[in-house]
Amino acid sequence: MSDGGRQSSGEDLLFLTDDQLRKGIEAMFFAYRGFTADPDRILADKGYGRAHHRAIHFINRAPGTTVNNLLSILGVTKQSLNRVLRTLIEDGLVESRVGSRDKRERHLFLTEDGAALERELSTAQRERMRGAYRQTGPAAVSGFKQVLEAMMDAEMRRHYTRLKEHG
Amino acid sequence: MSDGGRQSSGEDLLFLTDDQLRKGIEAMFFAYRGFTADPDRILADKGYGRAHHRAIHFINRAPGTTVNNLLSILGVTKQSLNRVLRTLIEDGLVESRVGSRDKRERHLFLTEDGAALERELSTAQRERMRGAYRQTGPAAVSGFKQVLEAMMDAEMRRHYTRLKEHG
DNA sequence: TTGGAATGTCAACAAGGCTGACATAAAGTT
DNA sequence: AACTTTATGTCAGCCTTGTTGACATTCCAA
Repeated sequence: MSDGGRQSSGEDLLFLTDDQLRKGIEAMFFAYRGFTADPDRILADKGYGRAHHRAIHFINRAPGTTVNNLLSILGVTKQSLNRVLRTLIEDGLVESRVGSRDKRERHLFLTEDGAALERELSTAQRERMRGAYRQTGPAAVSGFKQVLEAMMDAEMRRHYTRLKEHG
Repeated sequence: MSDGGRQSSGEDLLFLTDDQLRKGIEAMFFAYRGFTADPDRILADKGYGRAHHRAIHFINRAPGTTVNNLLSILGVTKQSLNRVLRTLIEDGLVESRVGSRDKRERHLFLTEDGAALERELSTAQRERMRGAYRQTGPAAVSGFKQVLEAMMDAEMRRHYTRLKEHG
């Protein structure tokens, strides 16, 4: 079994002990709670949930994206996404336009109101992230992203790198 | 707004741009999916969910923990936890012992079967984590943990560091 | 003895996953 | 032209896991 190009001889492999891995697992669990806490509070006030946040986030990131693409990014069923999307469209936060080339497709856009909520949510989430980044510095942040990317499933990594580069 | 109040005071603060923060946010989102994917598959086969996994994990980490302590770690209501705990006790994975000092308290332990499931789940999750750690190396892992810890809410960080040191 | 803490339980409800079935329109294929 | 596939929407129903509120029990502590 290859070791990912790293030399195990003499190198310090203590970071791979079960105990170290366990700490990383618990760190992910507790940190994810913090990660979602601020948007969750904002959403709860408005009668939305995390599912709405996710839809809004990715529609903002890729305006005009199709329902199918969103489905593949979010990894849920169309019924589940549709329920969320329907409320967002009814509430005037998202606009669904029939495709011009392929009229079966719906292209999704945030309205002004939708964009405003997106900014509110992403600002809150970003501020926590900014605090963590500032406390730990660029080297830690680089490691943070590397490990997260390595943890992803292949398909999610595809979506991630696509969005990352599209930036 | 688009640039988050960055000061260009000679130091390289490019890692604090909104764009970099956004990448971190998306990395957390996609990575968390990978993080839970393997245990989720195992649990689905057995008719359990993530809530059962969380309970099992922390009972294993701190055998004899009380319901109240678990409540505070998991951040859910007692009714919600109780439902999960009840099925685990009925299925013989968890044992609940009335406290000897304070008989109001229940102390929670994994049975042999519970410990076996815990091992199955944590092995799967650890192997993914090990893969990510190996690919990225000790420096990246150190940064990963630092940033995650900085992202936590104060109370969650308390639980995290307590568990971390307890070894 | 009384108040409060720890726990359990019952009921009801909501969000947001899921499956399955079915409808429609548009596009692609034969 | 007929048929199949694709993209989407929708209805119905189920599950897990979260919530709140009300109430009972046990038992420590002042």
